[in-house]
Amino acid sequence: MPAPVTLKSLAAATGFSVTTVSRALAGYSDVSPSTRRLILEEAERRGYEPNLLGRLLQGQRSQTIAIVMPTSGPQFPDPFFAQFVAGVGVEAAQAGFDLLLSPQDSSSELEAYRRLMTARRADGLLLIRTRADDFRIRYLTETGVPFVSFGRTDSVAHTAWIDVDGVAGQKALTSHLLELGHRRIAYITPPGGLMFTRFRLQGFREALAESGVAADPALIIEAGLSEQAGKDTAMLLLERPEPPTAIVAGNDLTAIGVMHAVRARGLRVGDDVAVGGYDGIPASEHLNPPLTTVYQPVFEIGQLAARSLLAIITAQPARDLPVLVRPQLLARASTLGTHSQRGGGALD
Amino acid sequence: MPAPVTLKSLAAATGFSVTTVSRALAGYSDVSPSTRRLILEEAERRGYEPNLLGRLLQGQRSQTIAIVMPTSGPQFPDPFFAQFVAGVGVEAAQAGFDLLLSPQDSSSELEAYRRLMTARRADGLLLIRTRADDFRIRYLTETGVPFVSFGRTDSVAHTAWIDVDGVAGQKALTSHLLELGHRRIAYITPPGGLMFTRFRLQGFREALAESGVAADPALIIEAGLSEQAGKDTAMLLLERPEPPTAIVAGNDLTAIGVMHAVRARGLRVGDDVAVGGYDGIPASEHLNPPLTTVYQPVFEIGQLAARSLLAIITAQPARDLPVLVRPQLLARASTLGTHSQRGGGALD
DNA sequence: CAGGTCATCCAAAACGTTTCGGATTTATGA
DNA sequence: TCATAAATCCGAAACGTTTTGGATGACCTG
Repeated sequence: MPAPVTLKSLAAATGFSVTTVSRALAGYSDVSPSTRRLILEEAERRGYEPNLLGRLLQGQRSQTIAIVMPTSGPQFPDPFFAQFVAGVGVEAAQAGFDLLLSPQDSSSELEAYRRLMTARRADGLLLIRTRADDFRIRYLTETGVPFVSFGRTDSVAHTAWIDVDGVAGQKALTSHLLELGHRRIAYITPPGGLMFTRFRLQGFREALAESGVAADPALIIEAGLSEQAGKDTAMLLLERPEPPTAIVAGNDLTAIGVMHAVRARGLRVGDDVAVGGYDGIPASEHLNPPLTTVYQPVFEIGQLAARSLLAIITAQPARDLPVLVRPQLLARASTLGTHSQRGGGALD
Repeated sequence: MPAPVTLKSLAAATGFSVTTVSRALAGYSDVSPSTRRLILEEAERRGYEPNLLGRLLQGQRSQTIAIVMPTSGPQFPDPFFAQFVAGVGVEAAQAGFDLLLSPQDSSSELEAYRRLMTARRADGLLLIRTRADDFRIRYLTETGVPFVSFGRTDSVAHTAWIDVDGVAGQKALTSHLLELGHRRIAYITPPGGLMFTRFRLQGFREALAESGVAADPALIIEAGLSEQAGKDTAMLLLERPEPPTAIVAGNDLTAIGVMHAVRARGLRVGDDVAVGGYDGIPASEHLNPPLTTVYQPVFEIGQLAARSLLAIITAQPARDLPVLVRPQLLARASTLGTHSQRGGGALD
């Protein structure tokens, strides 16, 4: 292990003080050209790299942003999260920031935030899955920690968010089904506290209202966002005397569960029962049949969230938050029917 | 922003010196029990967290492990990586370690390692996608950095690895196809330098040899691990005068591309052309038709890798590395034919 | 020649932590 | 009683950097 090259060793080698070496390298004007050249040469020759820690300790920055993932057990593999993280990571790397992942079950989540910030481990935070009354947002706002959330909230005035327009998204999907002639449309709504749940439900209702279709409360069921939850709920729906002709799931994972249930009842997805998802994960295109869903550009959202957070951290002029992104309806065979799937050409 | 709680502020509050506060919190024996209690209480009350930077600068551990992801652009969303990261994250969190993600294109990868370690950002590293001659492993071994790799290497003596038995996996899949009567089996092999490429190819060849089938070099084509690469390569294969009856892809993503190509040629996957993948990503089960693949327990591998790395970092008694995990063949409709898919019950 | 302006340099403090070596007090043993 | 050991505490240095507030001469101006 070679002795590290520090400002001190450079100072000793060149005969100048640590201060002068530091300022020469930083490009200050109170160093004579000849001195600067000498120091730069020496630094170059010995391969000097500033020690990040010294620099950070001095400036009280860690050059790191963190994402706390609310997860219990091996649950994170939701492709939705993965893409968001990827977007954030790429953007952060570009700015020379590192990305800290902190998987925490929700009970210890607040503790995780506190620890990250008081240990000055991260300069800012990214939040996902916001809630109407979100204790995390309240806490972070109170303590003045820089953060950006993917999702809105009601709990406090908070504008550093970026979100996808759930009302428009769900409305587009539901209208699509209504246009196809469906009247008994079931909606498996995501867990109550989550903010996007409310918007999507609103979109669902608005679409029905605009078509003059009465919303049947019995067709709106709350369930988790897992495949299993989708399957179980769909089973219950299909066992009814008057089963729905279309089932809209809370996300794509849930929709996969619904598709299983439909098939298990001996029905054909897309022909006998239409199924809709939400998120537009990559796999949705390759499902059997391809899933009609609402695409959210999560990777790009991750990038934008990271960029905005970095701007806030470095206290740059106000950025363009909040942002409401418009999602995109992807109509595929799970609602259009499998005849269209045979077209083949649609895949290219 | 409240004034940060530091050793100094705790010292002022309790009336002891910074040294004593530090040693009390660290559990040294030269602090009287009553003093320690007092200091601990005060630290607790004010929510003291040691500043990571100060501690690191001093030359201590960072309680962090890092994964450098070799990625160009928005490529990381490979579910395979995501699951690995999830496994690592969960295990690290349990030990009180944080996980640093550092996405880098391969050109700057070595630089990333150097930066992470000289700045002592991380106590250890996790490597993925090893190569036969892996400059990263050579560098890390030379500098004595604690690390564990997912995959073997030839470049240096290195035993801190965990890998999946690619020979056995590919052999099982190929034998499966041979048993179904296939003789013209194409193999889209992953990029050359990668270590697992060699093992899988060996498994492919061994299976053929054991069945007395001559390996046709024209049926072995090297391609990238993307969906597009799979599609392009399969197109070429299917255009030949004597097309293969089965195509084995380098991973599941590539297999999806192959399936597209097969369909684009007007052929039925599983009936006209058998398709095999590798990895066993969650989506593989829900493809159209479900994909025959070789399952690798990536999440668990991530956990084990993290556990082992933590053991190495804390210089605990030698752990049980290296480990060679046995993968599992998942035979599904993409090779068995779609008639079996109609069974329906198989889904439950 | 006195006063002022520049150009160039540097000592010291600061960030928060750990640790080395000693200092002070109290208890122990002969 | 005196020396010795043990218990408890702390000052100061160190890690590598940046920044503040001068200091030192050289040069100009009047």
